Amino acid sequence: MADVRVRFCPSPTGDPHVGLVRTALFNWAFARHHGGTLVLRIEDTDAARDSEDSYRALLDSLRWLGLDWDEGPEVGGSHGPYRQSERMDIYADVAARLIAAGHAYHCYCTAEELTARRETARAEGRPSGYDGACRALSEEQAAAYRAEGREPIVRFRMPDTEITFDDLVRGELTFSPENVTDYGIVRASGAPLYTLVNPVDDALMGITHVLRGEDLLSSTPRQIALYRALAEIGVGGGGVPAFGHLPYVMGEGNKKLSKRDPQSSLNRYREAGFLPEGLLNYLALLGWSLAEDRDVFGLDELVAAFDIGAVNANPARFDLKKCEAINATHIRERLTVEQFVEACQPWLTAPHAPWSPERFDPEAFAALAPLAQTRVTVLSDITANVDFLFLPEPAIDEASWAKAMKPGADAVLAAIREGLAGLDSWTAEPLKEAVLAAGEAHGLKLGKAQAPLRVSVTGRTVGLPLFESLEVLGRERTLARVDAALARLAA
RNA sequence: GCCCCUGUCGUCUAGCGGCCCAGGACGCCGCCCUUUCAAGGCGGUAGCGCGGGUUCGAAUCCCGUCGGGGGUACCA
Repeated sequence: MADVRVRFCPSPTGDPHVGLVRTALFNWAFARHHGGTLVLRIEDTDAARDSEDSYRALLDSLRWLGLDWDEGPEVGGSHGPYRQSERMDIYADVAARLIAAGHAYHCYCTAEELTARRETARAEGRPSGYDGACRALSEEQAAAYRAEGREPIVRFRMPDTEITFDDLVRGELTFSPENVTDYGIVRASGAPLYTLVNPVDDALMGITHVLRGEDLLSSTPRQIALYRALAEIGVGGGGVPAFGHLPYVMGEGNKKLSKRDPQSSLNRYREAGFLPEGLLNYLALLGWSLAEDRDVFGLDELVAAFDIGAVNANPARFDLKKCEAINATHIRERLTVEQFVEACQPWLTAPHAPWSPERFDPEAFAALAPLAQTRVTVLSDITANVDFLFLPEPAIDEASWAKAMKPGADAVLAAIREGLAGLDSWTAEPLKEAVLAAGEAHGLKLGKAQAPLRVSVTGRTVGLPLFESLEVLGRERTLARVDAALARLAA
């Protein structure tokens, strides 16, 4: 496939959500697979909902994800501008030319009239689209309407023929004209509608493949008719792009994952510490699969194997558990320790970290990072694993304390403290031996014996391997914490 | 109402007429390993919506039906 040009065209309204990301990902993967061009176009024609903040957040999110674009904001290109708010004159011109060529006309029907006629059509079992009332208005009739004070919209005239296209995901689809009626392309206010601006820009930007959400499937015949009309009046290169309609990403129940659904917010995943590769890997699995027996892969493998024809047509439910599992596997198996340490940085310093910045010790962290790497699902988990190193006092979890400090624990702990204090070498192996010996003296196996020590030092019953942790913590701090725990037990 | 898309374990999927009394992954359960929790290893649980065809043979093709979703805007 030569000269593939695809686009991703979000509206800057609020947080990007994962359904949007999945669409971006598939467009990106398709472009990269075919060595094509990905255009980023911002559909900001709705001043009421769009915002500059959302626009910046959107670009930032895409950059974070690693989904780079070849033309668009910040990178430029020969088909700009790439923000629709800067292209308004183009749309006005195209609309005028469509009217002049007879492909569109002014429609004076009021909303009330349209609703009434639609209800009648429904009641009679007929299709409920526009009935064509203003299709062939005489100049006198139009003048009469204007005299009444009616403001017309511009309506596109659909051809009276079937429209067939070969959907990249769903195969051949055919729509008959009675079900695809004339539709509005410019508001009475003069503001162009999505139905116009989206195909016009695609045509002008030479888009060859449109991969988008399933919700736009039934408007595709309208857009195809519009492309043909545009070609006729010389707008764009004359081709009709191929379409592929991606299945929905569903949330809980059987609802499309909506913007208000907290599970859909990309920021939430970013802040929790998902790796871009992990999140994207999971998202790719929603409707696509790399191989029969593999579901963890990198973006390079995704690009190499991506095939829009292999995308599943049915909607997929977003499963947080699996998303986390995929992410954890990426952290564990696809990151070197160095990369893991690097990736953890944002959580090791303000504002995420619960300790003050000057207490953070990179060397101590690096020493335990390999042990932490296997038990982190999302990067934010890292703080709870290593906070004992950087907090002046361990953050005691009371439930853990109660569980570990059963009657008799004080005696064991005292014995352990004695054993530790007498150690010549403060390294994991002797530390273990000392605790083992102290435990045995009280008839306890290592698993039981270490519990009071662990809680004294780290504040919890679960965590990194204890003796390695003590080694890094150091003799002085370890003994001080044991003493503090002993004092608390005595009190 | 009308039009369109869609239907394999709880979830995501493999499967495109015999390789399937359906494979993988997440989840869940059990066992092993083990200084806790994980990780890892091993094993288990669970599915072709339903009814008709076509065929020697159907998860795979056809028809119907039921279910899910979307569209039917001066939203995108």
